[in-house]
Amino acid sequence: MALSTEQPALRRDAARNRVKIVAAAREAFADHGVDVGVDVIANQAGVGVGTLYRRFPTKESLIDAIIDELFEQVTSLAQDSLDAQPPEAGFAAYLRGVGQLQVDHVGCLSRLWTHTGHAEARKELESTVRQLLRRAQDAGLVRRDVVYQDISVILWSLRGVVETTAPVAPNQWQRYLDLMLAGLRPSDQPLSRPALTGAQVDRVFAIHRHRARGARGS
Amino acid sequence: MALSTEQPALRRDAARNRVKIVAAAREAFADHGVDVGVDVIANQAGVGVGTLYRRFPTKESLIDAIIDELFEQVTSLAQDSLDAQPPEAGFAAYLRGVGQLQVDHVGCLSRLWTHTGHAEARKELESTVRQLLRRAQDAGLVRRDVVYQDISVILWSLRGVVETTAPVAPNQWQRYLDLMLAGLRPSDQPLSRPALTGAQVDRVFAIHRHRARGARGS
Amino acid sequence: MALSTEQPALRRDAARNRVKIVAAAREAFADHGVDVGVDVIANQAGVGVGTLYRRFPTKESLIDAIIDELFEQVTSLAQDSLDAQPPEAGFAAYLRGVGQLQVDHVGCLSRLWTHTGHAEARKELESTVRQLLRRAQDAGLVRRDVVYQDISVILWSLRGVVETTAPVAPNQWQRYLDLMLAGLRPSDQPLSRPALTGAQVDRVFAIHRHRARGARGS
Amino acid sequence: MALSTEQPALRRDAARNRVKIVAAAREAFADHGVDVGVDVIANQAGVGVGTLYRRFPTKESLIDAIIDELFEQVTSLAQDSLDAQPPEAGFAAYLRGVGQLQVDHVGCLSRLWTHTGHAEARKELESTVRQLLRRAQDAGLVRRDVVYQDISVILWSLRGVVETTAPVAPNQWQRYLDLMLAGLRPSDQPLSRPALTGAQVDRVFAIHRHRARGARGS
DNA sequence: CATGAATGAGAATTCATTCAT
DNA sequence: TATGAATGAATTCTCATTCAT
Repeated sequence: MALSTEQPALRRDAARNRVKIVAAAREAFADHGVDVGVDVIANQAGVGVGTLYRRFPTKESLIDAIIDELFEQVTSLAQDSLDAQPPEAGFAAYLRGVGQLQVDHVGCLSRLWTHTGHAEARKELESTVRQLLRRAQDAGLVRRDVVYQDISVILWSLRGVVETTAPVAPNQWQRYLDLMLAGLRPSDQPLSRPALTGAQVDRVFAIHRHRARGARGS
Repeated sequence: MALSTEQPALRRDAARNRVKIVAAAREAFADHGVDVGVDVIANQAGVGVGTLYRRFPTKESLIDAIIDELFEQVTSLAQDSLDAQPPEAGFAAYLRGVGQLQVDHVGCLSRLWTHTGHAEARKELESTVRQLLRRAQDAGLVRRDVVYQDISVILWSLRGVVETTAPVAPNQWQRYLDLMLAGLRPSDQPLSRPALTGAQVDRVFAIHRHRARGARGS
Repeated sequence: MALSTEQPALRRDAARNRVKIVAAAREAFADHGVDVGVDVIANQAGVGVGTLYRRFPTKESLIDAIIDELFEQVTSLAQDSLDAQPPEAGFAAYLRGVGQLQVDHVGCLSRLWTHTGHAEARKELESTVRQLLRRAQDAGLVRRDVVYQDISVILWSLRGVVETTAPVAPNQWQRYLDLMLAGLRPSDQPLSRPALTGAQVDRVFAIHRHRARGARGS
Repeated sequence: MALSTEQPALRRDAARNRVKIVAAAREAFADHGVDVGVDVIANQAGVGVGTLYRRFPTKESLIDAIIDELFEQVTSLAQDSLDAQPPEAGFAAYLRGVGQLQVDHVGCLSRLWTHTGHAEARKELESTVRQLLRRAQDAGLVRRDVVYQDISVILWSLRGVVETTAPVAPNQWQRYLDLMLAGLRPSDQPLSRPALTGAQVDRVFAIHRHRARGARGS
């Protein structure tokens, strides 16, 4: 299920290197932001830049790998949340889980929304999360006019909190999420705007992906 | 009180250029992120890079100028919100106003939290916002255990939404803010974590400021 | 005789500006080297750069003007030295005078040897200095195998001393010149190398002039 | 003892490049002055600018490296001159050696006096040269009132000659030095000025070092 | 295959010179 | 005419990527 299994048959040490590099990159991104030099990452991983580039043809692809990993973790998390007891707790568990995953990936979260690939995996995730959401709505924990796209928006807001506070207060996002979950409770005050459409979310991804690829002014 | 009056006595055309440059920078940052080349900004403004550098000795100082301006707008907004009718509406008005200001400054919002300067102006803003918050709490619109620092966190979350959705759906943040405001309503569910302290907020600023200044990996 | 008389008929204040600029440039060069920005010079002169450029079409031409002036002073000095009493003292007087002039022009001395113009004025100077030299030789103060070109070399060496020591010890060149004059006294130790030829001196001028004009690597 | 051994362990080709770069820089400086672009130097060395910057983190450090090398050569030269036969010849041998070294480094000689580092190496050189001077004085070749600082001044004058004449007549400095050595012979004519003090020499270094580091007019 | 040296396009910044006010 | 704002080519330096060892 992980990327590594998609590679033909990576030699043992090569695989070890791959893991070391991804871990080093995550750390380096967290410490210095996505703009760290690849040499810093390679250093941290204890390999030469050449080795890094053998495993990842571009810096971008390394970031993608991290995001892939993160995406898989999010997917697993969603699946696992389906098993939560009581069932309606799955929704909050999912959001909290994503919060923690974001903390573990500060520095490259911006690229999460960059990730248009994995069309079907994404569909799968969506359907899982929709289930979580529905259960929470059925249990009266979440208002009915909240839709799947709103969850994306909430995760983006969560990112804003995590990226800003993580280095100083790595748990602050939890207090924030408490407030947000409270805000999702049923209410008779209607929301002033319609939700994003799925197509709009796709365009968000597309735009950010495009910008991530060195789109300098033209 | 605005920046423009702090400059000795800019010639008419020079002043016009200054404005053009700031506007172009804001636009360019929104379109391509803070990493756009200064040449792009200068182009957009219809001036040569030299002109840009005559007005702003470094790219950083240009960003600072934009942030200064934004900070002043936020401050004015807070003041104006004090006059809202009914008084308890000022709090939401302030948050909504900041949302709009963030939309107008996408691309360089990260630097807003970078802005440790203006110590006293910041104190003033804080005291104004504390008033807005208290009124909302007194009117029963906001739970009592919410403190000033939480407002900062909320604005950071808002940034997450704005930076992600603005190019596609420039109003989506309003729906998000509806939810957040609902979440601030009084509730008997206690919050799981204490709020940030003022000192922690200061450290957030310090860290991000440090990172903004070319702190590359070392 | 001075450059100013070559200009058609400079208005009074314009002429005053010209003088101020040249003086400011000399000072600025002394304080910061030839690489000072023209804006610094203009500032020092109390005029705008535009005015400077109205008077001198290029920075180079401003330097040339200073050198012109210096050259004239050297020429006058040589003439005056012919009247020294006793006549054989004229030679040393000339060298000492040039030393002082160099002190007054530190920072742009390199351009003195850049100055191929004034062919006939230069001839005249040469003939004057040859007279001074001959008198000194006739008086037994200077060895016979020293020629006019050697005087140029000595003035170049003097420049080395002046440019290095002037800011700290503006008279140190005098001690140096004492030694040099002693070295010129008649001796039976022949010199190991022939003197420069006049043509070689011309080539020295040519090369340095060429280099002064922005001859960057190619 | 040479710089090369101070580097950890340069790969063969890297070391070759380092040498090529230093040589190219020396040549480029000689041909065009210290203001040549680094691209010209890199070109001349047959490497990319990146390579140059990998070896020397700033252009200044490249110049420093050349000066370091030169300084060591001067030091060795002084040591070797102690072994000259007859012993009193060492002094002249030293001066002549420095003349040749200056010719090999035209273009960046100005930075030699910029070099305040190597405090102890400098002390050592001073003591060696003092010995050479004393021997020459004891042998009646140099007047007694000449002190160590005068040697510095003489080398600065030599620089004036070398920088001016080298491209046209690379040996002319020898004739000049003949005259200077003659001037150093014992004489009953006292010198009109006292010698520089050691402190003054230090200030000369300090000033020129300061100016070399981009001290533009202010 | 791993390494880290080499590469060079691209970034910010400067400054002699031109031009609008 | 004097001013200083505008200009942009040139300069130093960086860093993702390639390649020799």
